[in-house]
Amino acid sequence: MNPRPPLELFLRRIVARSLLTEADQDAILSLPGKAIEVRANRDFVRLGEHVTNACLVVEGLVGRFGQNKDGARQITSLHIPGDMVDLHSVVVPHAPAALQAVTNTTILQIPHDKILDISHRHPNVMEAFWRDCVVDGAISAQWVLNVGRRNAQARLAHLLCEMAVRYDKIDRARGLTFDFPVNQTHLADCTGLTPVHVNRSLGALKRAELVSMTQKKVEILDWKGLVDIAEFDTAYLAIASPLEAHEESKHEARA
Amino acid sequence: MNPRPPLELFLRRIVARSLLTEADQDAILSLPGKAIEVRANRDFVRLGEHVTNACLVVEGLVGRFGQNKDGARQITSLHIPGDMVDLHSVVVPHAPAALQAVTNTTILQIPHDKILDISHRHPNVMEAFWRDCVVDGAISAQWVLNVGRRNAQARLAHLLCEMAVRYDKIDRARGLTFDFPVNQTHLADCTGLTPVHVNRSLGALKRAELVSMTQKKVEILDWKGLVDIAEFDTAYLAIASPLEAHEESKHEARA
DNA sequence: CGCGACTTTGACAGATGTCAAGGCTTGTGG
DNA sequence: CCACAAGCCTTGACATCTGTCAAAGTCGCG
Repeated sequence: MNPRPPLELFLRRIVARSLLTEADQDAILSLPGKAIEVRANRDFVRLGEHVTNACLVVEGLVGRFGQNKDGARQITSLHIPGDMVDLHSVVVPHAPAALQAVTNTTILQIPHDKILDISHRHPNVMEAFWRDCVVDGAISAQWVLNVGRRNAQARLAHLLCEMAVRYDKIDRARGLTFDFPVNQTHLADCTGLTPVHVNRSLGALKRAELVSMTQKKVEILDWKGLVDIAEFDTAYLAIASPLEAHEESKHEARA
Repeated sequence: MNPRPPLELFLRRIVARSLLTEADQDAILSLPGKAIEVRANRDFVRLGEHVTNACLVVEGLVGRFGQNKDGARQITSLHIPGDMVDLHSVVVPHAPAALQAVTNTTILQIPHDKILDISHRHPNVMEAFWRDCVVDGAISAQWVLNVGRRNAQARLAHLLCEMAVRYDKIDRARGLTFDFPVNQTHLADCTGLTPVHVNRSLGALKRAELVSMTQKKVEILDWKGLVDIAEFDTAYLAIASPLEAHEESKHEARA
């Protein structure tokens, strides 16, 4: 329950994209937070709710869920440890979608007013938060393209590529293998497909030996091949991060 | 070519969501800008480009375009007068998508460094810009849901509802009629459909007397009916805007 | 008047969805 | 250690929505 380590994870994510002074960084690390546990498939923020905390994912996986009248769900974004799921709520405290834990997860709740406070005291920090929200938006835009104009296999491949890069960023050691605690229904909700069709399309990717996915663990067998099918281009994620060049070459080398 | 009026349009948009002092507002109005004309179907920012200006739409319509390897296009967002199309580029100067004029449009180019400058001098302004980017992201998230989990008619209806509210916001007088200078191919690119299918689905909406759409002019004949098909909820757009309540009731009243 | 861009329509094809059943894991309790 | 239940994955047969291709109709403009 010590809030320090989770905030460091968050800080690492932030400084990967923004230049901050010692003082700026200390301000972020000094943010108070209350850790809570959320069980799988439980909403912890509801649609339309007025929120007063931002939620940092410490452990687990969180999705933003939209919904149809017929009950069809669409996951609008996925958040891994170190992500502030709804940093945007600091400036727009009205939840435009429900937040649900995909697997059992630990969340650190950080009061908006504290975040606003350090933001106004440290303009660099505010800029960094702004930037973080922008990257989030860029990911959403990519998802629109993914869901709108790619076939089932490409959609899945793209999602896997994105998550591979994002997980890799928070845990360099894992490389092209990562824990991804979702079931095929979640994949369907991310890609705008049905679970049955996800099953078949994922099966095709497996048969092509591009990826293996057994019980919540993804292993990318052929990075180049998967990127090719997905038409994946890291740029939208990697923005302003010098790491990405390395990533790319590392992946290439391995593939 | 006088940059004052366009910036006022932008300012109006900003203050609709954020509280700014006189000084803050003056800072925004004092932003320098260079107006350029862009012909229909012309890119003015290319994918991957490093940009140094942000682009304010003065007149016309702009889309963010993503693309497939087969050349299928997906419009990721649409921007009307008063929108700063790529305010996000101020903090992430790498263009994640091409920007293209949908119709002949005039753009005001504003240097990033000037925007950053006033942002750091006026934290309220930075917060307002941050907020604006967040709303943009919320729209993208809605589009993911739209394209991922709605059928053709609902997708179109949703797009029309969204644009109606957004146009209404910049020009109260027009109400449920607005100029929307797109062709059916653009609608297809927004909704992830084909032009042919847009034609048929739009035809169905027309036959149901929900909307009429002749040569670049949209008239919503049955707001309530359209909202119903679209499953449209203004909240994600209207955020923090007290106007919205009025809007809603006004539309209801008219429908 | 005639060209070009856009819209509309038809016939047919293909991708994805639906429904339903069976098999596999995993975890739990006896 | 076995048996069972619950959730998840896999598969098949068939339905439906949306896409494709192609042609004709409409509209605005030079």
